[in-house]
Formats: sequence, structure tokens, C-alpha cells
Amino acid sequence: MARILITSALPYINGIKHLGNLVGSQLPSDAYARYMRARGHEVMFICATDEHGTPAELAAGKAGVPVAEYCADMWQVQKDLAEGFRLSFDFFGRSSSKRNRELTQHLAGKLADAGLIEEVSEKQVYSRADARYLPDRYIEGTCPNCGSENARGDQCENCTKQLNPTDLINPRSAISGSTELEVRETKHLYLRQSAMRERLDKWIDSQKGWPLLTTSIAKKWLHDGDGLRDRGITRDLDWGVPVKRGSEEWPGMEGKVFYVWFDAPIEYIAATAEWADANGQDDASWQRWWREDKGALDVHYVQFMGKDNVPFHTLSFPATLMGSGEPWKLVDFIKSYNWLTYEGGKFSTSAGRGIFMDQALDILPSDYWRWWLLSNAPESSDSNFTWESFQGGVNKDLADVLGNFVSRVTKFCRSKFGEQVPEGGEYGAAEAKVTAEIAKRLTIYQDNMQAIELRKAAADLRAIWVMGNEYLQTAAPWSIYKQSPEDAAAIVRFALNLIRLYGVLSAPFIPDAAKAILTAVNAEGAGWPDDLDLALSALPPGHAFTTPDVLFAKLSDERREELEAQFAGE
RNA sequence: GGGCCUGUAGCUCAGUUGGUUAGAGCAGAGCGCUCAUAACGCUUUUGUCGUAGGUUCGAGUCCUACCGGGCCUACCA
Repeated sequence: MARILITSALPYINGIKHLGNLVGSQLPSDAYARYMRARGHEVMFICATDEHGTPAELAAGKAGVPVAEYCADMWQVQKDLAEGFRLSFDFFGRSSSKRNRELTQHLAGKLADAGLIEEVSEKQVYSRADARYLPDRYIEGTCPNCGSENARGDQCENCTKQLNPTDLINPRSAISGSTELEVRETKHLYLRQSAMRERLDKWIDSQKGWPLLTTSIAKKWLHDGDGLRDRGITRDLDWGVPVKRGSEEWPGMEGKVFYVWFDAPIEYIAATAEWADANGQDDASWQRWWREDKGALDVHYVQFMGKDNVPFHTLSFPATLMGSGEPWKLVDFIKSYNWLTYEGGKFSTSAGRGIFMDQALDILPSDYWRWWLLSNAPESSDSNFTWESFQGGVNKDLADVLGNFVSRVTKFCRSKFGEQVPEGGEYGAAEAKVTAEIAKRLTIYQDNMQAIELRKAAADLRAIWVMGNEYLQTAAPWSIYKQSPEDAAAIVRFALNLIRLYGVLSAPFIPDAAKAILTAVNAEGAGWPDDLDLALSALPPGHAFTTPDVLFAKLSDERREELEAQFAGE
């Protein structure tokens, strides 16, 4: 039994996430967490909302509520949606928590002690109308290069040229449209990542088997141009972790906060402390996951994220932890995902394009989404959501292959033997053959789950479901019954045990259906089939069951067309 | 501009360190079964593995060039 720490990238607070966000971190991390728990490992699975930064302030302003209130509300919304998708976090925290504030300030202090923080004076654009400093991207104007009038301060979207805000002609605030902008001198703290480049480089090199996507992005940042650059870790904002050096004031930094990207990953740790607090546990209970001097040496730590998050998780956050000089647990494996596209285009929060988590749950139960998203996860490249593919996938895999198998077995049994596992006959060569085939495929399934190749694992799981139908077709208990009810009984008994097995194996992907299956066969506590022969005779003759309702109703063509039209976008 | 990834059956993808007749699911065709959500099972068609060269006894797998698709490029998170 191992101890496995799992974190999912923190969803940003400013609204409900779409399915692309979901499949990029939370969903795969949940499947992995569920699998590892099922295998008997001790798991700590952490997520939280990422609440700081300009977009949160603006979203709150738009909603007409104070930002703290806005975040509290949205945290609840996101937490409820996470539960709706059956994301089994041990704790769902908030980056605005007291724990994170203190830990962020603490780590900044340690980094300063280690000489890894530098004060830099720089010029920032201030908008008087908005009464705030504007991030580059919130300044718009005319592109000096191509003349587009909607260029942003960081880049012109029309000609893709990189810009500085001061390059723009007729700059204006993207928030208010105000042209009352001025350049002000302001001081900020920089994390001296450049000083840790070699250490980070060696650390990355020492990692075995990381996805290509992960290491190639990290290497690019480490070696591009002059190499890893220092990074500003403070901002002139109201909403965030106030800049302090440990518990002390930081002279010159009054009124400033840490940059969200500095405090957000720290929340992985802080949220584990929040978990301890919420459960009345002491500090040692969370430190044993995070401090190598306090028991975390044997922890295996896996992070899940979209590819946009990779630089922060491979470089900035490790630099923060390493640089602190304290023995914090560093990540052991980073699983990164590509994008999910929607009908060939981008999911877009701002344009409202695609399917959002709340809408998805209004349409169909979470298992449908979980199955399609995980079995089509963008693991090796971007993948594309289409309603046609979704309909085909869930109807075929869930309704026909799995759902119908459960249905045909339980209904046949009920009509011939009643709602209990029938007695009589014995397993023979056919059952031994199927058991051997399943054992073989189960090993592959387990290997793929272990390696977090979820798309492949889903295919393995499906193949194991198919074996049930193949078996039934060959064994044909409906024919055998006419000559020998005893022999038919053995077949049905074996098939009912297959159903129980499927309930156990399917739980990481479709937890609700898995539970419904196990409840139907009256085997809620069923554990992982470490011994397959044993597992396939776990339900003894006479064991009562109930014939379940249709596990997965099909998505009709009419309904699919309706949904396609509904989500066609504006 | 620079860097990275990618192009394999109609569709979505798998193809270990280069090694005999290139695989899966879906879709299509045929047959079978009738327990079941008209579900299931079996059989089966289709590929110049983006293009052109090169290395090799041998390349989907390595190299080069070109063509197509995508991503990143550090102040959105």
C-alpha cells in the first residue's frame, strides 16, 4: 500500500467551467484517485478554487457584488458542480483561505531569506477612470504594426505581433474604454528563477517517464533565449494575499498583493491544511503529505493540469518550494492534457461556446459525460467533442454493451430462476476460458490506469464488458435451459458474478452506474478482484439481487438534433 | 520569426528499443441468436501508413526537405 497525493489544477473562480476545463484536470484526476483508492492505497486528493487576480475583481464588479462575496458564492457553485460530476476530492479549498495567506507569506519570506527575491522598479499603466493598474492584456489600442484597432497590450491578435502596452497607438482601458491612462513607476518583487535554472534543469532531467508534452514545455522555458527568466510575483491589486515577509510587513510593498500564479499552487498545500482543520486534525496530519521531514518521503505526488499550466508547475512552483530551503514534497509525476475542442472549434468561456458544467448536468447524468470525456481524453493530442460522437459513444458503450448486458442477465435470471443467484451446475471450460481472457485484459487495464493512460484504460474496460456479451452468446443459457436448467443456472450464476465484477472495475469511470450495479446485485462493499477466480464466484447460490431499471437510456437522434441546435451558439 | 507536437482504413484513434501477411472501436455489408435497452455474437470490405528523397539486408517506426493541421512564445488565468 502506497500513499498517493493527487492534485487537480485549480479552476479559476470567475464563472462556471466548461467541459474542456473539466476533462483537462479534474475529471482524469478523479478517475485516478478513485482507482488508487480502490486498489487499497491511501489517497489524498486535493482541489480548490483559484480566486485572486484581475478577472475575479472584474467579474465581481460586473455582478455588482464585493469580490469576497462573489468568490464565496462562486466557490459554492463550483463545489456543487464538482459534486454533481462526482469528483471525489478529499477537500475542495479556496486559495483565499487563511491557511493559504499565511503559507504564501511564509514561503515568500523564506525565499527572501535565501536571497531569491529581488525588488524591481518598473513602469505600469494606470487607469484613473478604473482606479487600478491594468495588466497588459487589459489595455487596447491600435497596433503599430498592422493598424488593427483591437490590439491588446501584450499582443496584437490580428497580426500576432508581441507588443508592449506603450507601443499601442491611442491606448484605452479594455475595462472602461477610458483613455485617461498614465504610466506610473511601481515596485515589485521578482522571484529569481534564473538563479535556480540549473537546479530546475537537473531536477527535470532526473524525472523518468514524464509525458513529452510536460518536459518539452519545461525545457523550452528553461533554454529559450537567455534561459529561464525571473518572474514578477506581486501585483498592484486589492484582492489577493497581502505581500508580507513571513509575518512581518514588507517595507515598500504596502497595499500590494502576491500574483495569483504565486499563491495558487501553494494552495495545494494550504488546502490540505484546510482539510486537516475541517476534520479536526492537527498539523502533523497534513504535514505527513507535504513535508519530507515529517513523513512525506514515501508519498507519490501526481499533478493533473491542462498544458497551459505546465510552466508554472514544472518551474515556478518547484522554484518556490526548492528555494524556500525547506523540505517540501515536490511533484513526482505531471500529467498534462491538450485541449478539447467543441464541434471543431474552441470552447470559449467569453463567447459562451461549448457546453458548461451546469448545462451538461441538466442534460444528462454525470456518468454519460464522464465516460465520453475520459474515453476521448485529449491525452496525445487535442480531441474534438461532437454531439454525434458523444451520442454514438454513450449509446454504444454504455447502453448497448454494458447496460444491456446487465439487463439481459438479470431479466433472464428473474424469469427462469427468480431474483436470486441460481443454484446448480458447475463452472466449466467456458467459464475458465473467459476468466483467463478477462484476467489478461484486466492486467492491461490496471497497467494503463497506473500509467494514467485513461483513454487506453477506457478501451480496456469496454473490452472487458464485451467479453460478457461474447460469453453469453456462446454459452446461450436460454437454449441450454430447455435441456438442462442446472447447466443454465451455472451460466447465469457466472454472468451475475460478471456483473458484480463490472460494478467494481467501472467505478473509476462511471461511479454512479457502478454503484447502481453493485446495489442491484447486493454487493455494495465489493473490493478489487485481486483474485479473479474468487471474485467470479463471490455471489453464492441463493444470494438475492434486484433487477435494476435501465442503467443508461439512449440519446435519441431527435434529442441529439435538439441539443445540437440549442448549442449551435450565437 | 523561434520552439514543440501532429498527419496511419469513410470517422476517431493504437502501433513498444526499425524486423515476417499494419491493428481496435465506430460506420458499411452478410450471416446467426432471440435472454436483453431492435440490444448481442460471428464473418467481412477499405489503407501507395501526408509528399519526395535518404540511411538500412529490412522503415509506419530513423534522417533531410516540402505540404497540411495544432499548440506555446513568459502581464488572462
